[in-house]
Amino acid sequence: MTMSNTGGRRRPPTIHDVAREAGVSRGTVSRVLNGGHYVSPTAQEAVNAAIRKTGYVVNRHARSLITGRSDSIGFLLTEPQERFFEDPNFNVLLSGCTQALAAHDIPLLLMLAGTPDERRRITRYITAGHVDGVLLVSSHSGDPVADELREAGVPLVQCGKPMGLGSKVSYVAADDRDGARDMVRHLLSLGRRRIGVVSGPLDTPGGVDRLAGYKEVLTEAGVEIDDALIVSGDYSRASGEAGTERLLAQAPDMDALFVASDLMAQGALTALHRAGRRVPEDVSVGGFDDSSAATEATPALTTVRQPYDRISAEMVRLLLAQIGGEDPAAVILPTELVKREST
Amino acid sequence: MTMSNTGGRRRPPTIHDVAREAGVSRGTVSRVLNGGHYVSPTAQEAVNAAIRKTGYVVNRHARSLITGRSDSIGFLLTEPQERFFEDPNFNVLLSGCTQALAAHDIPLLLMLAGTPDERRRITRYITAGHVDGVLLVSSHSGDPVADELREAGVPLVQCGKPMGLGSKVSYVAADDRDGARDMVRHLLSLGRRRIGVVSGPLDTPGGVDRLAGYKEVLTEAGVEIDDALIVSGDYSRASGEAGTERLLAQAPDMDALFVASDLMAQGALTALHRAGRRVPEDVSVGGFDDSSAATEATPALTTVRQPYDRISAEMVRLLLAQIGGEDPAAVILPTELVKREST
DNA sequence: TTCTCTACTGTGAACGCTCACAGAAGCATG
DNA sequence: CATGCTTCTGTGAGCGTTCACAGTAGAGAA
Repeated sequence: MTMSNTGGRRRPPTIHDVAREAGVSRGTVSRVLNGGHYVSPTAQEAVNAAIRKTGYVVNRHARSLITGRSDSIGFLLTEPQERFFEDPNFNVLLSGCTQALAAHDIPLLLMLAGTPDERRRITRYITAGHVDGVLLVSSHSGDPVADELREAGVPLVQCGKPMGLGSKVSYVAADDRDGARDMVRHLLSLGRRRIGVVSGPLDTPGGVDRLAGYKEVLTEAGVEIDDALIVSGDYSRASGEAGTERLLAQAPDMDALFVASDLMAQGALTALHRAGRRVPEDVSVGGFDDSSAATEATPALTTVRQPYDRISAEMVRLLLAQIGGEDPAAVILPTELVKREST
Repeated sequence: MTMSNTGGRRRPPTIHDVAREAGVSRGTVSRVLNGGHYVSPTAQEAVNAAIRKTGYVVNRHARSLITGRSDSIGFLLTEPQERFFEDPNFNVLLSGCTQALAAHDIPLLLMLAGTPDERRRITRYITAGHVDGVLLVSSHSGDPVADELREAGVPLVQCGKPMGLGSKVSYVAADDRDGARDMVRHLLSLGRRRIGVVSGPLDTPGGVDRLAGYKEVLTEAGVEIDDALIVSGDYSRASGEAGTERLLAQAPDMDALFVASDLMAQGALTALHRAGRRVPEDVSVGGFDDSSAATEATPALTTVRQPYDRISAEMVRLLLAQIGGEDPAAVILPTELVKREST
């Protein structure tokens, strides 16, 4: 004789079953489920007992069908996962968002849309209403997925300033330009005048702004801007190393280096070390992000701290506001110069 | 004058709207949506045109409510994300699962449940029917979340052999024991007799089995098993380095080393290098996984290849079968010895 | 007493879809 | 001509909730 009720999933209990068990109506159970206002303590108690007894779990499809909400948020990655997973900043940002949403008891779903095929599938999934809104971290500019979602009316908040400056897009970003200014001023204050820069990709606003801040401060200080001191990378370690080598060749008299990300700065340190330059004695090096890469580097990096905790909190706040019907908004957060051993 | 229809999301078109637009009934539209069987080419055409015109996207809540399916699968991480994200094997596995599911047009949702709070939230989310099944990669044994989900009747397939040997659990794993045997035999064939081992955590079946394979082959070959040659780590790079240092202190005459993961093997290489031992001249080193860490190491690691592509494909196959009503099943896949420079 | 107010409870309708069924039309078969 | 079979189409019911509304009971005020 075989007990075969484990394989075939038996019908889960509904709100009806709970109501019957508790001796109340559907409405009362529903009220208990949704905050318990206008429910007598007796009924409250009975319903809770019935829920425990039956093992009832609300059917979210039914709920969503009528409320129009899904009470979940998607975190969308529109580029290959590896690019994000190996980035320490990303992990901090993701944890921050998860935590901020936890305060509202909203689960976060990570959606990977690295290939065109996946992008199509996930876009359909989102527009079909499976999440109430989307957090997007797209390092590159004008993301087509973002545009499509916005067009479909899906609330969306981006991390980092998007390229196309439509006023209808919500985003949260650190003040790249100001952070770069602080760093370059700091390098100037150390007496350095031949300051090189490995910028970020120049098709992203972040890359452009950090470079702009660099140029601005030099101009203010009356230091000549020398194109031989400017190269750009793609935020990867390897590109920081390559870029620095190029700079050393073009401008051997470089006495300071502003690198637009900590990961690239690690590469820069490697290149400088190999070239026999001491850091910070011969060359002062400044990074950007204040990621774990900054403290792990030898010597520890002076860098520009991006307030990832606040960025994630703001992203969630903006998204929930947008879901609540408010208009998209942009938030720029201040950065902070963190001085360590490399300058 | 403000055009304010972008902020307030207008009611999305329903199947009704499409039907009216196409001049057919709801039923016909539904049939087109679900494969188009028993629909005349004329109607088919008209419906597709209407869908394009109205911008209709099926409301998945409504569909799921009646079908009981959600047509999506969750990939659950019950430990802190970082542990997975930095693991190259994990990325291969995840990509493999995404791809295997893509063939069925099923989106994959990554769910992070690293904290108890998150675990509760996500469990509720899953049991409420938001995904049809769950893929779980839990490096440690008897996962409480897994048990809870199984109890709730959620189809679930685990990657790696779970500790409690309930026959009701589905899993896919590589043949750890056999892989370890192959590696140790290989080391013996090189004439090595003082073979050390940095095992995996001994509270996981994988860790236990690899160590068992090691002991088994030595016993067969009549080589004494020396406890001074055995330490265990946690699969991290750092633990491989520390473990190897311990071994070098305990058994300075060690002439080969079997490390239970490539990442740990990288650490082992570092420790050996620092101790002035040449690899493979003084000490032959074998890893496990054949991850990207193996080829990136210097010298390139001889290792035991785990067939991650097949593992992910099997996980998806088992899960879909289980969703289709079949019983849980276990699949053990063969490993393969990959010889490189380190032995 | 009667009226009003508050606290609580039950009921039908609706959300947007799929499914089972009934029926129509076309064609071949008896 | 009836009968059956296949292909196609429309219709009503129902999935499990929430929501608006109507209604009840009890307390306090007039």
